[in-house]
Amino acid sequence: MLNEKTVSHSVECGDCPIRHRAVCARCESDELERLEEIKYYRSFEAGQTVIWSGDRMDFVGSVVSGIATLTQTMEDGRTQMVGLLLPSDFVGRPGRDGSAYDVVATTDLVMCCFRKKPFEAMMERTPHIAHRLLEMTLDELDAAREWMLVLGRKTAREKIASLLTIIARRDASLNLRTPKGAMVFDLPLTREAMADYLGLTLETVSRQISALKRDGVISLQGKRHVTVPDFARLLEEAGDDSDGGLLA
Amino acid sequence: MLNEKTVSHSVECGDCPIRHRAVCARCESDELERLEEIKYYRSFEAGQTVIWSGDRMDFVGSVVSGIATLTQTMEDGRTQMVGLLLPSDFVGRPGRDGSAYDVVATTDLVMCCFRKKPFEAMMERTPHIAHRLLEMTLDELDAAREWMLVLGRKTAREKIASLLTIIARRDASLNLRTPKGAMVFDLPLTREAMADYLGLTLETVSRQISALKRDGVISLQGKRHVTVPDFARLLEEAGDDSDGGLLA
DNA sequence: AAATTTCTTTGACCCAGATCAAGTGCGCGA
DNA sequence: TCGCGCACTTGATCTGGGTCAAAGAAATTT
Repeated sequence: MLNEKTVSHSVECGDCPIRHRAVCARCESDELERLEEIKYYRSFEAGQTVIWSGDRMDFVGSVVSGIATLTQTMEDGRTQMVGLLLPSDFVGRPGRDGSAYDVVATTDLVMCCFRKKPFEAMMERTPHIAHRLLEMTLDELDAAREWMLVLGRKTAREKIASLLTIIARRDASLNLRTPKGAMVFDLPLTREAMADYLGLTLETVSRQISALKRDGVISLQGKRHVTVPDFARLLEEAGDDSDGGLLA
Repeated sequence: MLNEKTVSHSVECGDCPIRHRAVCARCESDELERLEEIKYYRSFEAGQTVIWSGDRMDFVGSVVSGIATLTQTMEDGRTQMVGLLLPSDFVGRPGRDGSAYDVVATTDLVMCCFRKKPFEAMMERTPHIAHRLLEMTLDELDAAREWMLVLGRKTAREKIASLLTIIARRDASLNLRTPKGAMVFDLPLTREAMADYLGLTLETVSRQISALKRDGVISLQGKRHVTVPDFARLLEEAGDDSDGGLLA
């Protein structure tokens, strides 16, 4: 595989940027030590495919930095993104050999990996890991269902606004800020990737972004750097109810 | 709540029709005994709402018989179904107080319920339950992602064919048959519910069903009873690749 | 059995978003 | 510095599925 690197210099779990959000979030220091023994890092460059759908997948892991996408493709080439993997998100499924989706790095990407067998064994012995993985999977399921509403019932404009709110929110939570008032962030996706996420064509994505810009909902510096002057306004455009949150 | 019944006569877990597929599938007989102590049954009539989105939910449970739907609704009334709950499917989320979705019985429904607190406590002590729940949640996540492709990229005709495929498959697996050749089953959903599942209008659903009938892909006895003379043909119409299955 | 309601079908027309087709502008290697 | 390629924008036109409207068919009530 072109340009992939297995980084050998060990990074301490204690210093890990995703320590408190990833699958290891609940682990005690002794559990962390055992994880540390079986973990290894892999890096991918923007555009590289991490795994192809159907391929054998002998590891699982967490996104440490960068962004990856999960996509499904039909024989005639129609593609739908089914997951957007941001730092701390988990990749792979314990108990299954192959990947059900294409996993692609859309930016430079660093993953913290575990060979599947040892990880599965560790999971058996470590309820903290199994429990955290269940929690994360339930969260992903909620996110997928939220996305089903977007795909099935929202207009193109609402879809774009919805995607922007998600990226803004996740960006804010990564930087420990609350999403409100003015926000600034980078779009980690091309227009085409956005289209694949939203079930649109890239032309429609481009037109709707231009429209949101024209209407003052967002402004752009370059093609990718977005300023949202009023986050509540963006939420309205997304068609979400004002609070937008599930109860704890 | 109108007409809901809490059935008191105890049904033995050993005789339960969903014994080998539900959240309790992996339990040993001693674990089953302890579950038996905290379980209770609830029945709902077709059309009844089990819980409203946002409502406090103090139980979790499994569908024993009948069918329920999970739906999300926007303020202006647009609704999207995000889950179709068939026998053995799990309802509710450990670790969350409220329901994120409306849960509605679309046929007469029997559920096997556990109060949330005791169930959560039991989960801590019983890895078999936690493990099975993780497995089921991962399956649901895969199903949700499959559905995202349907919603985002398939045509109306493909959407209908996809839904028929799913119902046929789950019906077959419930009756321990292999989905192939000729199949006969009942549609457990109204045209409107199908539309809500597929992100279509009920008129479009009706027209596409008529078209599939006209083209000999299916035939109908009454409005709800479907015969599929050639399952492979239906799969083709759904746009799925022929095998349609994920690797184990 | 007639009346009411609920579910479904079908027709006529319209529009949001797809498709087809030029361009624009920026970054990068030669 | 030029020119090539890629990501993006914008315009013109087309169309699948939505909307609006009417009416049949089943089930339920009176």
